[in-house]
Amino acid sequence: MRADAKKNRDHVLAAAGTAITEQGVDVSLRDIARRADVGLATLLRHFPTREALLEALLRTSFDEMTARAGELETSSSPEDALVTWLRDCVAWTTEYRGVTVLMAAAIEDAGSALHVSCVALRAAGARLLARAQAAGVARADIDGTDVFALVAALAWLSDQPSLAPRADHLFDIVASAILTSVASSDAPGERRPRTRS
Amino acid sequence: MRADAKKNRDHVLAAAGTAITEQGVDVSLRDIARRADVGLATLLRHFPTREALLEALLRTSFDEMTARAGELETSSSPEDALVTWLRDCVAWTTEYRGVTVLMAAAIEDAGSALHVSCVALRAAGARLLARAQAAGVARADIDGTDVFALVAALAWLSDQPSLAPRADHLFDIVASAILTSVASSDAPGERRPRTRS
DNA sequence: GGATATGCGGATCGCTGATCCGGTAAGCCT
DNA sequence: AGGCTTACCGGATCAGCGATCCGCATATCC
Repeated sequence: MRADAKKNRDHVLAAAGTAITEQGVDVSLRDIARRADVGLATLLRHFPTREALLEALLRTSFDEMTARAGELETSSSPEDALVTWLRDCVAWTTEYRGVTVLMAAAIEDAGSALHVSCVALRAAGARLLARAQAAGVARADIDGTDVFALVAALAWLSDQPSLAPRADHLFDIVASAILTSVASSDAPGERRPRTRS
Repeated sequence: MRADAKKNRDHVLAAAGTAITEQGVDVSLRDIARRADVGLATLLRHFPTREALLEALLRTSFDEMTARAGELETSSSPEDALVTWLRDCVAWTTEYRGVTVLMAAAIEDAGSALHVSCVALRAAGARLLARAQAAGVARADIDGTDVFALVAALAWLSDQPSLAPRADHLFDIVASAILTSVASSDAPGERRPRTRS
């Protein structure tokens, strides 16, 4: 890649980062190009679609979330690992308002630039879930895609300004549904594992 | 209102109904106007915003959902009434792909045309929830807005093509989190009500 | 039947993402 | 060092969006 091309590419990525943080993923590509002191055509040549731009911007974060799942798998109890990771996932998406719907679309559109990252994320969650299920602390009738969907739904809630204040509370509620033992420390009631169906 | 004005208004509403059913709430207003054999300006005079058009189109359905909550309040057990109504709400939104995000935005934007309908819906849900809580079958640490948010999140899931097949299953999971007794008939295990915090 | 006011819709604006192509200069090779 | 090729740049343009303006047609009333 030519030196000036790389410079422009980096400028665009930096501008996209700040613009998306400020205005969400639906920000005008022209705005990003203007911030980067670059023509719109240049932006679109480097990143042919909005998703391609987001993918380049978020790949690092995606990989970090996947790696974090690996850490938690060895450093925490099956239950804490799962809940902590899910909470981190939801919290992470709030950095990029509106990214949830793109992820939901990318999870099974193999042509999307975000596809592989989303699949990797789902797989990481599925491993943590399987570990919790094997330990008997997560209900057995759900799989990685279910967890992905629930996280996506909670992340979507956090994206809605009117519902965001409830997001943490609602996370606890959904988490208590995933787990067969009590999740929050303020509800100490004993409960035996569910033997569903 | 002049006779031709009313005729056009009705044509627009009919065209909007079919167009939105086919393509979701984000369908182009020009398309709707074309289907109705009407100029775009005419559509926008009758319904100054997309929300105003949706409000006119959905008010009947909204009122039906609110009325149905009243029926269920007297005809079913507190638990069945709440769960059935929530399920109906989620199912209803699938008729209008994408309406969920508009509702979430309208719930606290008093200027939105959908505002009063959404508030009424939330109030209807809150009554059913309060009744279930009084009967000890719904956890006490949630309110009508929480339920509204959870329904919105589940409805959003149903809107995502990749996640929609899981929607029913995920509804059961979330419902089991709201209720303190077992919701689905296929999990007959006895369980005492939660005495949370 | 004529006057008036109401509703209509083509034309236009600013915005979006996408594409084209003439101009520029980076990088290689001698 | 200097010239050449080729990759890259970005202004101009296009189709589509919602919104607005205003001359024209006509429903309604007297």
